[in-house]
Amino acid sequence: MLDQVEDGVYRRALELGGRPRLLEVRGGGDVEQPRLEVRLLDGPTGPDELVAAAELVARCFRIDDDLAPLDALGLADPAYGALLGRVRGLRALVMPSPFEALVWAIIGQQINITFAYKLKRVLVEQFGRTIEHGGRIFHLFPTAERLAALDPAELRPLQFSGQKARSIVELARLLADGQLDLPALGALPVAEARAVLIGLRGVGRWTAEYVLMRGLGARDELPAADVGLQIAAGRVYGLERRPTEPELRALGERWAGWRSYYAFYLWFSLVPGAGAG
DNA sequence: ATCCAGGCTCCTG
DNA sequence: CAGGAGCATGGA
Repeated sequence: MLDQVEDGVYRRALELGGRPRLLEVRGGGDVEQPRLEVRLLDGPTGPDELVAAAELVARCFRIDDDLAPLDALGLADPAYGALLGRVRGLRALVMPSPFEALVWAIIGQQINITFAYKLKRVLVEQFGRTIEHGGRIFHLFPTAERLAALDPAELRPLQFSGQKARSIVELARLLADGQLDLPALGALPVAEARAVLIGLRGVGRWTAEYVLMRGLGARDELPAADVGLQIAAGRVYGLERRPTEPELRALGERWAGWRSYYAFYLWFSLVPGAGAG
């Protein structure tokens, strides 16, 4: 599989310095002073690779975010603050590549999450490179080049809708051809990056917001059209019905500056066993 | 069968 | 710019 968490240890295969590597991250320290230990499991590690791995992990785990302001915000929003108390110290995780976030968002459009995971697994297992370690196979997420080489029709038997298949292949081609530089969007003002994303076929407001927060590390995105977020917010705030998109945006207003965390924790509250109630 | 799911595009007012 | 029709696909 793609991401593996076992006994609190996170492992994942990904491309580092142009080569497939198997990364391991262990948590340490405490909420006030978190510490992450990073290792590459599949062979010797040069200093450059170690630096690259550390930078990647720092970005994905947002270790530079100082979460202290969240506590104060939580006091001003008691219902949400209760959720915040259960997840204190958790960081709004960023995916290793914005391309993966983009494809994952498109997969997730208008289908239930269980089926979305199924589609992603199929994509990864069919088209991702693999690394073997410790008798196990680890898959990398497919590269844009690999997906660009597909005919959208090849995805149809894998249960992708025609529209998803077309969007994914088209976008992969834009990346592979160098017409779209997703990482570079991270350096633009968020409003500009959002405009670029929405201009892509198959990418609407929800997908753009998702990619900004989960792929590019934007800290203030709230994909308020998300049904899951609306359901979670309805529960957290004890509402009769789930909030509409504008209502959820209004709820998120006071979390300005931290709305990606706001969203991430709401999603997290839906995970079985995460104390969602 | 019916409704829904981590929406999008395109077309109207 | 806001709102809505139509669309696509499998799961419960």
